[in-house]
Formats: sequence, C-alpha cells, structure tokens
Amino acid sequence: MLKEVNKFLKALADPQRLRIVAILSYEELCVCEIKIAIGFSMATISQHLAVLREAEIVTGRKEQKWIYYSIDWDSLDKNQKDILTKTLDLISNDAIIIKDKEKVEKIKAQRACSVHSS
Amino acid sequence: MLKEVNKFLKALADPQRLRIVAILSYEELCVCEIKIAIGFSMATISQHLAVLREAEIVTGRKEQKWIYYSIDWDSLDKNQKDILTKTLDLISNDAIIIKDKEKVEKIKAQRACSVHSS
DNA sequence: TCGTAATTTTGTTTTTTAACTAAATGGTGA
DNA sequence: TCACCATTTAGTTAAAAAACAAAATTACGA
Repeated sequence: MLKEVNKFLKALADPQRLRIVAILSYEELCVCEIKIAIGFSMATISQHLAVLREAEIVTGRKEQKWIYYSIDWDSLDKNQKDILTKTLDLISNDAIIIKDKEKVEKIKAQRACSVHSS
Repeated sequence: MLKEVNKFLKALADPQRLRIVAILSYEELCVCEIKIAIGFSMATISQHLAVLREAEIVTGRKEQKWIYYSIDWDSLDKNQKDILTKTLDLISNDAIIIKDKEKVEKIKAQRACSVHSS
C-alpha cells in the first residue's frame, strides 16, 4: 500500500512524465505523436509510458499500427483521481505545458488531413 | 512552475519521507523522535527533512535544544494541500504507517514523564 | 510472404538519490 | 567558558533513474 502509493507518486514526479500526462489528459496520442509534442527519442518516451502504465496512470488502445495512449481514469481510485486532477491543475499554466498542448492541437489538425490515414 | 510541482511531488515520492510526513501530520516531532519512530540515522532523517523543507512541506520550530518539525500547511496552496491530504489518506491503512503512529503515541506518553524535560 | 513503420527491449553511460560514518555547527546549562 | 547534546553538513558508496543508440518485436499493406 505504501509501496503502491509511492510508485504512483514516483511515476508523476518527473518533468517529462508530467508533460506526457498533461497532453494525454488533453487528447489520446501514439508514441510518435508524443515525440512530436515533447521531443526526446521514441525509446525514451516508451520507457516513460511503461512507468506510467506500471503505475496504472495511462493505458494503451491498439489501432492499426499504432498504440493510442490515454489517461486510465477507470483504474484510479477517488484519491488518486483527485491527486492527478490537482497535479494537472497545478501545472496547467506553465509555459512548457501550454506549448505542448498547442503542438497537440496542430497534430490533431493534421490528423484530419492525411498523416495517419492510409 | 512545472519545476516547483515536480519538486513537491518528488519530495513526497519516497517511502521514508511519506512515513515522516505521516507521523508529522499526527504530531510535531524533533529529529531524534523521528529516529525512534522510523529508524535510520539522524543524518539521514535530517536530509529527508531538508528535502521536505525545500519543498515547503514541513517547517521547524525551535524549542530549547530541539527543532520540532510539523507539516507547513500554511505554505501550501489549495491544490497542494489536497494532494497531501489525499496522499496521507491513501497510506493511512498501511501496516508500517499504523506502527509508526503507535510509536509516536508512546513517544508522546513518555514526553509527559521525563525524556525531554530537563 | 516481404518490407516497412511503430513500438518495445537491450545495453550502455551519466546523473541523481539514499544511506552511512565522521566531522562541523549551534545552542544550553553547569 | 566549557562540555554536551541535537542537528546539519561533508564525504563516500551503492543503487536507481533517465537518456540514447541499436537491435528485436509486432502488425499492416503491397
């Protein structure tokens, strides 16, 4: 229990993972889209996602070649949901987070055209 | 901002510091009392307290030879308070945390007698 | 079935963190 | 002032975490 809570907090206590969680709370994204939004190599992002998956904070949905990640609200209990919501609220005004979300907006717009449609 | 939130979460994302925060939420304690409650050397506890102080989660009040530490609720904003409260709630049923608090009870009882009275 | 693209895993390096012992600091009371 | 006790700081070691490149895996589509 102490161990699980610690794992949950540790998963959130990293700037890159906070950024990933913030954009996923905004829109479900695949690894290569997260890469576009926040930088870093896909391998690094994949590892961060593994940490978040282990902590049951995010979940992946397979669609064609891609795995779309999103926040796994259902797996979180009330307290965890609240902690996550308030954490997202705390960082929502940060310049980096705002920029990340703008990039996600662009990705969404491009999706409508061609990028991920065969 | 992202940096501060990360520092706050990182300070909480450690099992020993969670134990310290839990007992301090229960009773203000000096370093040597925390040592009795959770073990580890005083130097280690002092370092954990420094991390928690940096994150403005705990504060110290000097009294005679001792510095009594407690949760610095006033320095936390609403979201941080909520996150801390819910984190404490999440771990409150853990066997280790319950045991720690029992030890704190004993320390309080002894205080009434002699230990810290000259 | 084969090649390609998305993702994960492996192996490696660098950095950070947690713990300890020992030494330094700082305040109390004799 | 001096010795003592609580606490912090320094110095060290071991373990964990974050990043990358390269290799392995997986799943479509031709």
